Amino acid sequence: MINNQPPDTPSTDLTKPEQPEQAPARKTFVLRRKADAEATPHFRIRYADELNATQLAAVEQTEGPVLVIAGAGTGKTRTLVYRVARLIEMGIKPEQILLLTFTRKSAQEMLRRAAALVGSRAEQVNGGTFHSFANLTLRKYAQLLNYQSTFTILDQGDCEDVMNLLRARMGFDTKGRRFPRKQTLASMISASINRMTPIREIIEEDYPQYRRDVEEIEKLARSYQEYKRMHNLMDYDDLLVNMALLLQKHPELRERLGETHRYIMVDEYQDTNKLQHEVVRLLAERHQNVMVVGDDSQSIYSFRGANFRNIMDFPRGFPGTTVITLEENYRSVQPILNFTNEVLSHAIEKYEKHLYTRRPGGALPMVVSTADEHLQSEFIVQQILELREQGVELNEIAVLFRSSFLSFDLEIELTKANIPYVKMGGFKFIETAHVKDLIAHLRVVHNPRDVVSWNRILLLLEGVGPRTAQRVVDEIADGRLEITRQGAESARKIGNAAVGELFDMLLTLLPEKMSVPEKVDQLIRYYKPIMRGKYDDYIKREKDLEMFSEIAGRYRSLNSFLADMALEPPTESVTGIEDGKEDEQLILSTIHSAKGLEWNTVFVIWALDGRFPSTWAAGSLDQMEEERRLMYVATTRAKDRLIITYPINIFDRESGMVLSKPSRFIADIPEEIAEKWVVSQE
DNA sequence: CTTTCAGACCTTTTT
DNA sequence: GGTCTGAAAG
Repeated sequence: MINNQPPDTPSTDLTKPEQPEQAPARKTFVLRRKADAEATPHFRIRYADELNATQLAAVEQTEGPVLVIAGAGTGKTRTLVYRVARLIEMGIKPEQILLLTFTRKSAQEMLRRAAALVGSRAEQVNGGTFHSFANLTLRKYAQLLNYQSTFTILDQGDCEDVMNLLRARMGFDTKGRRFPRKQTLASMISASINRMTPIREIIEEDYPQYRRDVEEIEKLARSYQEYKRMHNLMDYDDLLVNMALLLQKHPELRERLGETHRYIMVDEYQDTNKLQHEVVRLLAERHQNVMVVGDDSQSIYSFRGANFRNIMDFPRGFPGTTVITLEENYRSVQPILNFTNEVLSHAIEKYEKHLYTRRPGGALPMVVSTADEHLQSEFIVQQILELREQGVELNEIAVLFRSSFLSFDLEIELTKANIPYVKMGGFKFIETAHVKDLIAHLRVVHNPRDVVSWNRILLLLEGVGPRTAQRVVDEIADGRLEITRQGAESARKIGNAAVGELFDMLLTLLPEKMSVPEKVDQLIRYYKPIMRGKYDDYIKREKDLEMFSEIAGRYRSLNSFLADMALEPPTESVTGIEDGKEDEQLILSTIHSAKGLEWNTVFVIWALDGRFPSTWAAGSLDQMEEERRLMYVATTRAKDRLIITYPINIFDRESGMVLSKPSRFIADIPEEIAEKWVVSQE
């Protein structure tokens, strides 16, 4: 039902280097020294035939630190897949291989492909994101850090809730003074952790307007840390911090984990941060068997503390690193590569790469300006219909955009034209208020000390406001109130009848032997009336509850369900999810969510200066450069056809100006690199 | 104490 | 266009 597998059809004819015509092999035997024959394992996969020279080098270098700089479409995934296969063929136990990727889906996909090569053993490989790896490890060793293994993972919204609570509690919200809002506080603290930089410096650099409040913010950051520790909570950053801490403080464990994960591979290394680097460093301390793969030109997550310099500094952290550069592109036709090279050529700072392809022919990319936004949508719809008539499948077409909201108008037009689509990125199912409500209930059952969730579910009740909620939460935090019969009674006294009912309901969810789907259905029965009272559009939301119940049905333990919902939630946005049953769907995606994927035809819409790059990047050179890399990522997704569109005469509220210029990244592209078209109302 | 309502504010990308 | 905040009514 959640069908968002990237249309990854490895076109074998293209990915395989062309082999010169050879006479059929005559040799029927090989002569080898006995010692060599015994030392060299027998490989069934003919690596040299399946990979090009540089890919092969990366695959065969199985020991020691390796850095692979892989330009877009150069077969980075293929290289990782074959390396996993190679290690397994060498007799390495699959459990000893650790494959860290940017999403769990891409790890699964790689392991699936490795399994196609060497059999199902490959499925035993440990694969996932840094966060999910940290989560699993920390659940095991939580006690070493004075955590309980039932700790709850706070997502960004939860962190902001805590921030709000603490800010009020510490009296920083008094009027007349502008103290940073909760999101700002959360992102300042997170930036400080991820960049391993004191909060003072973060404020100095990125939030100079709050320079006067440094002391208070520091104080708040400290109580935030205490609060989480006291209530058995970890946010996304804590997963990484604590993972690093675990390895630093416990040499014997570090040794053991290093032994368990003898071969480490990290994908998308340009989007890792210092903390993640530290985790890798510690894990690989003894054996140094670590290969990282990435492309500095595709670093697009600096807002999360990622720094593309991380990848370039790798050899310094791992002396003796072998550096391998993949330059042959197997994805795009030459005209598209010319275009993307042109986009990148104006980058201020980059490491030279010379992408080339042997794919012949291909049409010039098109740059199309339309009179307004609506015409842009109509143009896209018409193009898609035409492509479909030409036999291009819908899931081979993607429409990419800088920000999620930029696709709203197009979505309306697509629906009118009856074109099915899924949207990736932007506001997600899991982030909708009603889904968060359900999760909060389950979290409380799983971790009764999770006061953030307690607070949330108490506030849903009629007649309960911040005050009452706080009182109940305090009792719970002090251990005086528990989910029991008597608990329900005292809860009823502190609050009102509704609070008592909440406790009664939670009580029925406690038994271990009750299955996850049973729990969820019970909960939904309880929650439905609450939702009706709270949201006018409850009918729309009820569908999501069914969806939620269906997803929960796939899990056996509450623990893994909650962890997945926090770390790897369904990636589609709210819109596409309900009727996502068609097998052929157009892909709409933010550029960030399109990372690592490829399509036959790619549209990049809203390539309008002021939207992409957006006005708020204008102030900083670094940010502007990141926007440029985003354009590079977007355009390198295309295999055969690339169409870039922008509407003109758009009024921008923020600047009060009319935007009418194409994105600066494509404005000056010469005619021989891209055809330019204008669409206007007839 | 809770709920409601009006005005201010700001608008990205995600584990 | 939606969220967030503060102040006044219930």
